[in-house]
Amino acid sequence: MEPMRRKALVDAALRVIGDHGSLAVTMSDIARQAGVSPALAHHYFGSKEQLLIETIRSLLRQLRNDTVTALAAARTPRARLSAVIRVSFHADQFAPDTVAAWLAFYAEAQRSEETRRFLVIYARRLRSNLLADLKVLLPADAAERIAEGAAAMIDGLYIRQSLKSAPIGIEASIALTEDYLNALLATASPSPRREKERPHRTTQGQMT
Amino acid sequence: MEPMRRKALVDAALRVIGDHGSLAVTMSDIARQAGVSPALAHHYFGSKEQLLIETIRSLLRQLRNDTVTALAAARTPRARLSAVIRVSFHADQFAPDTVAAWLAFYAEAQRSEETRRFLVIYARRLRSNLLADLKVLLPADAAERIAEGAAAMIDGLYIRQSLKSAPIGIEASIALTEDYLNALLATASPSPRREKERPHRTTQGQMT
DNA sequence: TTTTATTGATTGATCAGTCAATCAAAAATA
DNA sequence: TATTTTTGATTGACTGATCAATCAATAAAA
Repeated sequence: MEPMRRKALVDAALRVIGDHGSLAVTMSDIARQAGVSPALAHHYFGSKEQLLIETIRSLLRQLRNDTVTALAAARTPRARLSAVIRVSFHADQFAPDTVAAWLAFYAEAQRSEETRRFLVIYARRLRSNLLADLKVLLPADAAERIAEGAAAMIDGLYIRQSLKSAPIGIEASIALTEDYLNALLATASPSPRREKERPHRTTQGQMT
Repeated sequence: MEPMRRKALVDAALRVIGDHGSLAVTMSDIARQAGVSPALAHHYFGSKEQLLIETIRSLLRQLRNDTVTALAAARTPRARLSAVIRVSFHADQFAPDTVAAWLAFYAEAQRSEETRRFLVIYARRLRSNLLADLKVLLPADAAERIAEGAAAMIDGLYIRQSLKSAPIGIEASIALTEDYLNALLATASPSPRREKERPHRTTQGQMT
């Protein structure tokens, strides 16, 4: 029972948070959504905070899994960059509820040290995934700046989605980020060591 | 007394929200910060929600004033673009408390229709300010895409600031956004009607 | 005197978290 | 197999704390 209930409660929390657009949801709401009593939620998680932390952990795990899968299918550095972008705007991630949940956790990170840790991990992974492939195509300093810029643009498009005014679609968001990458690759790579694509992986591992 | 108290309470709310990193602050906290009793805060604002709305309104007014000032000093379309960027990352706006407050309001917008309205106004102004000058330099469709991208990058850099991990500084944030603009202006402007700068204002008004 | 500013005390609602009691399934024992 | 014991799952009822909002009373100013 325990693993099933835990999963059900975490999923319920995600749905309720996304729906309500805030972490200020009650244990009762979550428990009701999961079809159990509030007392049971406390029984398994000890506290609301703990349940919330498991929830963000699950969000992060999902994103990582998707990223690993997408990266595995990409053959060139440039293709891997596109894969990272595509995963960020994948329908699952871009669903209004999910966007709202991420946003709520961003806000929560201002107060909860543990929540902040998870978001920092997310930010680092995104940056690192971009950087690993950019470094193959560009000098290190340019690669770092562009990784930073692309990560910011992804987050920005994501956040703006939450306002739901003039909603930029998935495809348009991807195109905008790709444009950025293309334009800056063109600008910044007048003299990388090798202009040719190198389909071989670098020796350094890649954070996922 | 009334105008003074109202201002003191709004300022106090901003500080408390920024400090606490969330809108889940009590009227008591805000009133204490302003040096009055909680009852007085209710007396002047009627409800917590109203005080919060006045608070975001004040944040938005400040940003607009700064933008108007900066735009007035800029002489060319390109300079006005830089002015818009600079204002977004101006020290006042980029202060951790202010960033935290904006983030908290973003999250609140998921639930409060009125808060959302204000943020949509912000998003539209930013987009419109960028678009007005980009349209002078580029064909309309390219201008629109780039305005969207630049706005997203600004918001993204801003949000990422809130995590305070590997904090990108003001200067670096400006540089990153300028790089984006330069790269895309170069890429997208092979054939605008006039390549030359036109220091004259267009006839269309510019939202501020 | 009338109006405005201000507050302490109180109320009513909401919630996280606790706990003792029930129920059911599995394990141990006869 | 039949019976008892143990263990885990589950909940309703309750508690204590927190907070927005109210209001009647006071002080000060006009």
